[in-house]
Amino acid sequence: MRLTTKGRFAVTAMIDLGLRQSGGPVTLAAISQRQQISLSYLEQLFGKLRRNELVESTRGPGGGYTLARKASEITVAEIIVSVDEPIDATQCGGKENCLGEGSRCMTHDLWATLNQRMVDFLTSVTLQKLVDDQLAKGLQVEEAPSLKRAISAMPVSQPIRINAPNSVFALGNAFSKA
Amino acid sequence: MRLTTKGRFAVTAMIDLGLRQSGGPVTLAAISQRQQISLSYLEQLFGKLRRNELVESTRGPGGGYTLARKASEITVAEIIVSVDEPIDATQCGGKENCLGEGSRCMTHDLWATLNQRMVDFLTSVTLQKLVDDQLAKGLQVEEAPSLKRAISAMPVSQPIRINAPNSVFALGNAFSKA
DNA sequence: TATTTATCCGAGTAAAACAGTAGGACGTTG
DNA sequence: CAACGTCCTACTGTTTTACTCGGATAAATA
Repeated sequence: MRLTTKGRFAVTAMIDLGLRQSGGPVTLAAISQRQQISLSYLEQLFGKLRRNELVESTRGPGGGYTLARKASEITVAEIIVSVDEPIDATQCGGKENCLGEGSRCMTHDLWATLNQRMVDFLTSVTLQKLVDDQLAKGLQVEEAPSLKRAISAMPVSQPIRINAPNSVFALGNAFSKA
Repeated sequence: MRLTTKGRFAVTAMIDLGLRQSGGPVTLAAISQRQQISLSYLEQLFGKLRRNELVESTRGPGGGYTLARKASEITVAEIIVSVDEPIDATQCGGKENCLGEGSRCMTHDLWATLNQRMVDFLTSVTLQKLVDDQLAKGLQVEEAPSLKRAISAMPVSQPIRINAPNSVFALGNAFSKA
């Protein structure tokens, strides 16, 4: 589980998608404008999200992306894992740092446990919750211009469960000094 | 809160120090040999640990480092924060990504909460616990050659609280794909 | 069928961070 | 003063990050 701005952008874009897909497929160009993320970069991210079956794509005019599942069944952990490459076996997988000597790898369990805690937390947060948080904050979702294709993509509207924001932090980002 | 091998090395070195400081100051050269971390790199790390008042140094022959406090009063979080630079204000501190518009920074609370969870966890783990884990694993601490200076540094021996290892993970490292 | 819209896909790239080195100054002990 | 060991700054190679670029493919519309 790695944490980079790539993962943050992916989550942000998925929230945007979750907020607006009721109007049919959402184009990356639109997300790019709203979230200030470059189109090319979004294409890269959504390629991974699609291969990991978190979103589905529709090509051609009126096309775009939709969620492959209900937002309540997509977790933040899945999104992050999708866009961040594995790079496995680099250091502790059995090579140099962590082999059986007993002397090495005194911190293995520590990092493994921390990693699991992070995964558990991010698994406990669904995309639906993040979408609800935005709606609760009073975010306005302007209607997209109606397209014929949007009609066939019309979902059964889901009940909106309003949650209070997770917590309120003044400032500071998730990755800088605590 | 950033997680790099720098932080891992620092924790590993601190465990080594915690295991052996009863024999007086421990030299970085010795830690370097045992833990396979380059001396220069350790010097860099311990400079930061000292400035953050986690260790104390004694110069000259027979010198080295000792913990500035009891191991039970040093947390892993402190160690990691000490060696990882702040890089604050880069993305969410108020500049481009997170400003008040409402539209941006939809993920702010998410990352802030995750960060807090990580800090909470790493704060809950003391250096003493990691040292105890190693002793419980049957690690042998060979006696250092006795030096006169070691006598004055002789600590009151603390009761050893044996804990079970945190958990057992087969493999994988804390930062790769979950 | 031509055009427009949009997703797909791989290669390439500038900048930053990471991990570690090099070289020496300083203070302590014997 | 010589050996030891910390202290300190600067430098460097490699990897990762965060993108861009150029074009291919597919669908809808005219």
